Amino acid sequence: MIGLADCNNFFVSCERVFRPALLDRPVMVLSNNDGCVVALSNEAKALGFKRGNPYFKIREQAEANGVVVFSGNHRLYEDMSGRVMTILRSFCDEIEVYSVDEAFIFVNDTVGDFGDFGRELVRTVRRDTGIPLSLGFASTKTLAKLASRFAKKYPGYRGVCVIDSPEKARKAMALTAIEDVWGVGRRNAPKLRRQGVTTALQLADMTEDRVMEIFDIVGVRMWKELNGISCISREIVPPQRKTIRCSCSFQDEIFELETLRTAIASYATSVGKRLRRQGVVAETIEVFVATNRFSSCRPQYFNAFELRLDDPTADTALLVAAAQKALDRVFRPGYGYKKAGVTATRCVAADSVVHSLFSDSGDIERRRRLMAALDRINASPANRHALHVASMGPGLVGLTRREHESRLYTTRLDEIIEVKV
DNA sequence: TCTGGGGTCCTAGGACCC
DNA sequence: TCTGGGGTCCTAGGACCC
Repeated sequence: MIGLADCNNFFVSCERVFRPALLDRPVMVLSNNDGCVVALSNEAKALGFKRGNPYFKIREQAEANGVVVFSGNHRLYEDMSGRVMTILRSFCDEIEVYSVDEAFIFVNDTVGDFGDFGRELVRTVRRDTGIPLSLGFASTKTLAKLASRFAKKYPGYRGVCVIDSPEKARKAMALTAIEDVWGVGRRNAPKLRRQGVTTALQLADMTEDRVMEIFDIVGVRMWKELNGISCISREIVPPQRKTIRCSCSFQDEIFELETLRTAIASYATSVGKRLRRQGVVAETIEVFVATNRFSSCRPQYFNAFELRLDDPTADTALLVAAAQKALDRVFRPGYGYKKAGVTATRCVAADSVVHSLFSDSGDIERRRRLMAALDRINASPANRHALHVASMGPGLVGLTRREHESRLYTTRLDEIIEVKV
């Protein structure tokens, strides 16, 4: 049996842990730049708000309905996620962290009744972190996903739904709309509906050849999973990242190259830090800039340039310098830039790199130690940017909007929760 | 005024090799 | 006049996920 643990309305739940008065209130969390709605409480969903709504379009209606709004506080969510995962790990043989709010869990049969085991797990996570969890058990990942949806949707399950027979699987699939199947996306759902396939069960009952005709190999895999044949493997050890990107929309359009440079330096810095944390180096680095794609009256421009580094690296100074070079290749004066980003493409394990014949190995080692020192100094949340490249300037401060920011309750001592008694 | 960010996988087609 | 067969690698674009 495979379990899927899924935190309910995760970002909203994180905010509620520290603002318990919001437990039955409509709450929303916004994307970067306070742009779109990315998470909603059930109360906010009931009011008709949806994930992806541009905030400026619904702002008035949200205020009129007393919706409490937060700018995304992802450092808080990451920390809360870690706490949840720690508990899952303590209960299970192995877990596969699938996203910030989801993990596949693997337990052996000695746990006895999966329902009892699951409810104990849900209770513990709720008690120790404040986060509500939905848990689904089934024979494949796709069916476990489906089970967790039931656990979330129907309170009668008390957080845990177990699919442990073909009959239960068929019943659950008959009640699941085709677009709710993991792997059937926005594009394929209408295609299937046109073929008369409207439920997961109808998809499962097709022949393999027919699935291959409509879909492709990906569809066949999904079809097998629905029929109880497991073909999506466990990934207990997180696979090495192949690309690492940092990009961000700006509050106002940016016209000056020098302002873009500070943003690009910030992104490259953040990419470098993440490369080092994952023990990888980048062979190439890509920079893109884009105008506001929603503006129909202004001239549009998008461009990206990928630059091969002399030597694969995770060195912030080298990445920043390379990113600036790439920026020079794509920047055109006269446009108002709304978005830009830096991607480390072609990442490879740092210890497997073959350096160029002409590179100075002593210098590489010195720079590696320099970065290690920089990371140590910047490690504490209070010193995050204590040591940084000068071209970052003030970084992204002032370039992006965050009007509803909550505190870093769990990682900064001067922002911890205050209790009045 | 105001519209997110970060990933993966698969496929078709072109370049190139012998 | 006649113009092969069999491979690999890479990339861009499209689909999906959270």
